[in-house]
Amino acid sequence: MKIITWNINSIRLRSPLIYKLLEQETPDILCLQECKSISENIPFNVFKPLGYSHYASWGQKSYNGVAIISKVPFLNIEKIDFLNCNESRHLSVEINGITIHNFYFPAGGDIPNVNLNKKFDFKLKYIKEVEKYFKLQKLNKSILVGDLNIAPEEDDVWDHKKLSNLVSHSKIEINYLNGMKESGNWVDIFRKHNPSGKYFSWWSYRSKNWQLSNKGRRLDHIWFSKNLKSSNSYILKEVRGWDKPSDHAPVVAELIK
DNA sequence: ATGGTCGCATGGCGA
Repeated sequence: MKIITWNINSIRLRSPLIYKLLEQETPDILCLQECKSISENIPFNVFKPLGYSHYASWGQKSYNGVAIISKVPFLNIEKIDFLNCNESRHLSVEINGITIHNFYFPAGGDIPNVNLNKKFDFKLKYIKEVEKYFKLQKLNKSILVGDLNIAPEEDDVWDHKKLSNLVSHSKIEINYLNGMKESGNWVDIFRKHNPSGKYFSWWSYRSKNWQLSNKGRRLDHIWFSKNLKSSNSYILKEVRGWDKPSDHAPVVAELIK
């Protein structure tokens, strides 16, 4: 089973790119974040000719929004409003006995200080709520994907020292994320298959030449529970260079029985 | 220290 996660940054504007990705990569399941649309306005029917007849969505006007598009039917669609914040940041489904959680974590502003920056405080509290949720779950086959808005390792950013005092790579949020990962017994599947080297899944729009400057961050993740096996994981960097791209590239993982 | 670019919706806000 091939699973892809992609922060799409407007699902309506980029539905042709989604079509192209599905056509080229033929994943079984695609998890999207930052759809920026109410569910009713999302053209899911466009993907049906490619065999993607199944979808779930927790939409929101203008901001956030998560969706799942699949070839395989699924059940137990669940949307959890962590912190009761009324923001569409989580969607889970069950496929072949595996629960897939699709997340869009809060970005958290710029300054990694909860006293100076309310958005950062919200981000940390959100992570802690997610951690609590998975502690209460019984251990079954699970996959967690999405834009977690944190690049945890030194090689997950273009310059570790320069970014250490900025949100997405600060020590405090990395500790929160690692705590959540460890207490939930998750495995970072991308790093399992690519243990060393600089890898990014996001490059800012503000760079004149994103490829040349390569000031990226690995914000998008795929985690498996320890009872699932993977055969590969990689980032589709070339998609960041498509016409009218998202600022994020898709991340792929291959699951084996 | 600042500005740089997007998307949504049409004025700023969020990223």
